[in-house]
Amino acid sequence: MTPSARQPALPGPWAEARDLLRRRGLRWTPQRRTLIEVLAGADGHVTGAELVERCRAIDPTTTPSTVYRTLDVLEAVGLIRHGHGPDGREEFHVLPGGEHGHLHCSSCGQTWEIDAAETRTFVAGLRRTRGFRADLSHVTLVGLCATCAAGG
Amino acid sequence: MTPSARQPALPGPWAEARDLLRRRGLRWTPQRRTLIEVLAGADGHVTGAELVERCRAIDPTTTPSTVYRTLDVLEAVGLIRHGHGPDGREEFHVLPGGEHGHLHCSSCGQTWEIDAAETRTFVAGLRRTRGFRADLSHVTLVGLCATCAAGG
DNA sequence: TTAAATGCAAAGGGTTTGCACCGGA
DNA sequence: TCCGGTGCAAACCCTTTGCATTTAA
Repeated sequence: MTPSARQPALPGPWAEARDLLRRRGLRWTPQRRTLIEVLAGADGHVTGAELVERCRAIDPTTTPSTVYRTLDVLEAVGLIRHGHGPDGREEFHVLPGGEHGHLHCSSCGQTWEIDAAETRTFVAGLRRTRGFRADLSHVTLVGLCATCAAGG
Repeated sequence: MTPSARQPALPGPWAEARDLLRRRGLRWTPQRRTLIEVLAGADGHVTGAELVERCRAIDPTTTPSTVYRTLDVLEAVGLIRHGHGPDGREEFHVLPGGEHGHLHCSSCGQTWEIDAAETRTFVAGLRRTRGFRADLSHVTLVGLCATCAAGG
């Protein structure tokens, strides 16, 4: 029997992570498994530092360098993607799960998701007038939410 | 005669910087003058580190702490504003000069400006549907430019 | 006179790197 | 066996902070 018997089920698209890596000649290690477990449990966007911390909660021996290097690998194979939060910090989010962008209120600090439908017209316009293919999921749009704008 | 005789003309809106600061009980110093000179000559968006470097070109004794502290002050009084570049780094841009956003091609690294007219419909839509007042000038939109998308 | 601003030097924080060792396939 | 991965520790880079000193008003 293969070692798969030792692998508790990984949720969703992550089940394939292991095989995807191997197919590319890359390796499946305990450290990578930990990170993928954390990523699978992350709801949206997480910074590298947060991921390091969460990995440590599972495996206290986790080191930052391994996490950051693995994030690079996972992004290279297309499993995750990075963008930038309202403060410009790097954030990672899981694919596919639907391309979506973020709105961040600079007053109250809350964040909302916006889906592709809401940005489609704008993105299509940029493409038509400039040929530019914008990826709105890469950045977090900043502004004022309804409550704060109302003077909350 | 006032010391204004020693002040070579500052271009554009910067001519008022000195008085604006003084009106708020803040001071007009040689260091601030240098930074404002640099900002006035900056075409668009510059990082703090770049500003430090450019100030040093004018005055080699420039220290980072003074530059960063002055940037905070200038932003507080509304003379400049900061946003985030494609790599998430803080960038400063001069006001007013027209609100505008940026497009950055992740392939070739070039950056273009987009003016308010191009984002108006999108921004208005977010406001209508969510009450969210987006400030598209705060972030740099990332994607692929026409040339790179064409396989350049 | 006096509070604002500066300069220095050191800390800070997240991320990256070099290198020897380890271990998955 | 062999190359990819890991861990450690130090380096990095930009930015921030504390504190004594200077200086604009």
